[in-house]
Amino acid sequence: MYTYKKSERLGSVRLKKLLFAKGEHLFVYPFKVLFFVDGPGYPGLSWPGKRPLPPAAVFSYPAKCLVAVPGRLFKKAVERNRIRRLVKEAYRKNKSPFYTFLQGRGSHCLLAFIYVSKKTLPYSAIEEAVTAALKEVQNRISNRGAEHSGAGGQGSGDQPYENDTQNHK
RNA sequence: AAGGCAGGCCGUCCUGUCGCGUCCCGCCUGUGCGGGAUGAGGAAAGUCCGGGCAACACAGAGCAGCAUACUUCCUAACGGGAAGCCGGUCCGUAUCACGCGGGCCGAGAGAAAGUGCCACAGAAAACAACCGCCUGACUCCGGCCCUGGCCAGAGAGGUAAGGGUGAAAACGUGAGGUAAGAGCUCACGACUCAUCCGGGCGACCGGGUGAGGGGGCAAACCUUAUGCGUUGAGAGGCCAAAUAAGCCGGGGAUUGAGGGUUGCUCGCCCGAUCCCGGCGGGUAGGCCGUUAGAAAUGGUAUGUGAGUGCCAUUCCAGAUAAAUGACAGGAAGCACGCCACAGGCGUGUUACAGAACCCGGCUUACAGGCCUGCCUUUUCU
RNA sequence: UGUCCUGUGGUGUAAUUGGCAACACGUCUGAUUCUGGAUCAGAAGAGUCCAGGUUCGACCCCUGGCAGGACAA
Repeated sequence: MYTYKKSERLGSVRLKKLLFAKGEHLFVYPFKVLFFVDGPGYPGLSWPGKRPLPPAAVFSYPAKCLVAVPGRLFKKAVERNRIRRLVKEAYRKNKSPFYTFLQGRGSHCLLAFIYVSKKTLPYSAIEEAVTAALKEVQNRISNRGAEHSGAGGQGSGDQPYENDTQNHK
C-alpha cells in the first residue's frame, strides 16, 4: 500500500538518538542516509525500561523514517516543507519492495533522509534518489546479514522484535 | 478614454487517481479497518510596540533605569488609529501681492533653569573691538596762529554703519539723531514675553495694550509631564516512569545557612533528614493550559471619522520534529509572438510566502486584478 | 520560543565626547637577479550592509529593513 502514516514516522527522541549514535550512513545525492536495523547480525532495538512503550516508539510497520532538511541550507520554511513533502511522497510510493524485504528477514529498520544539497530538485530526481538509496540500504543489510550468518552460524538467532515488545508489555 | 496621486479590497478555479492530520460514528478490540465532517495567511513573516493569560506575596517603598512628547478623541491597551492645529514643501488656480483649493512630510514639550559643543575659514562662533570710523567729555607732548582756537600724535576711551570668511555674524527697510555711531528715537513690518477682549472643549486663530532686543544644537547631557513591578507557554498545573536517603569537600540550625525568576537598598514572607560545589546515577512519555474569542458574518442605529451600541446567525486548523501534499488534464487572468484588427492560434507564466498560547496594531515581502476619490489632457453632447 | 551582539579596500583590524576614512598582509608596476624568492621604490583598490531622518556636516546620533553570529533552556 502506498501509505505514509504517523506510525511510519520516526518521532521518538530515544530512537533518534540511537539512530544517530549507532546507525550506518551512506551518501546518495542529494541525501545523506542513516539506517539502523535489528534482526540477524544486528543488535536489537531493545527498550531498556519496564514500562509501556510510548506510542511513538511502537513498530506497527517494518520501518520508521524521518526526513530532515537543514534550516541552514534553506532559510525559508516554505522551501523546507516543500522538499520534505516531496521526499515523503517519493518514499511513500517506492517503499513497498523494501518493506517486503524487511518482512522476509523479520527485521525492523530506522531510516533518516537528510537533504544536503543547496538546490531544490524536481520531484523526478528526488524519486530516483530515494529509490536508489533504498536499494543501497537493502544491499548493505543483506550483505552484512550473509557475512554474519556464515561466520557466526547464529541461524536460530531470529529474535523477532515482536517478541521483544511483547515482553516489554 | 489615457496618465498621475491617494485610499480601500481580492489574491486563482474545476475534475480525476494516490496520500496526510484532527474530530465524530461503527466494527474488531491489537498498534488495525470502514464511513462522514473538517483542515494556513494578508501578511501566518520580522519580533518592533501594546494587551489578555500565568507564576512570583491576588506586589509594598525609595533610588536607578526605560519609553513617550502639538490638541481633542477612539481603544482593553498602545510608540497604533481618527479628526483637527501649526510649520515645511510641491501642484493647481488667481496674480502686483496677500490669498483660495488639494497632495505629501514633520521624534511637533522646554534653549529666558543649568552644563556642554559649534571643526576648517574668519578680527570675532557667544559677556564679540583685529582692521576701520570718531576725539564731544579726560590726560600728556609737539607745531601754527597768538592767549583762545586749529592741526597732528600718544594714552585713555567711544562706536556693531563697512570688512575676503562661514551652515550660521548679533531684528529688516526708510528717516531723524550723533564727535562717530547704535532700536538711541520715530514710521511700517517681522519676532519673543506678559496681559486683556472676542472665537474655539483644546492645540490655536483674530485684535488691543505694555515690555523687550544675546544665534544654533536637546535623534548632546539634561529639565518638565505622563506611563512602566519582574519573568514569559520549555509560563504554569497534573499524572506516569526512573533512581541512590550514594560518595567527597564546605557551610548552617532562631544570635538564621539559604531561598522566595526585581539592577541596587529596604521592607515582607518561607526556612532545617537543610543549603552550596564536585564525582557518580536516572528521566526526557502523556494530559490540561490550547483554541468560544476585546470572535466572525449580515442587518440596523449613531458619530465628520477612528469607532461604539443593539439584533440575528454561525462555530471556523489545532500539528508536536511538526498534518493541509504529489501527479495528470482542463478553465481563467496576464505577458510575448503570429494570423490579423469584433476575434483566433501558439508559447510562457500565475506572486510573496506555511499556523505553533491567543488577540489589537506597526513594519517589511508580493505575479496579477478590482473599486472609490481628486487632478491634468483629448473627444463628444 | 525568547534574548543579545556585529556589519569599514580582496583579508584582518583602526578612526579620541560628530569635522580630510588610517594601518598591515595581499594585488599590480618598476628596480635588483641568468630566472624565481627575499629586498627596495611606486601605484591602484572603499565611500563605511541598505533606505530614510536629525545636523552646516554622519563610519559615529535616531528610525526601519537586510545579512551574519552568539547565548538560554
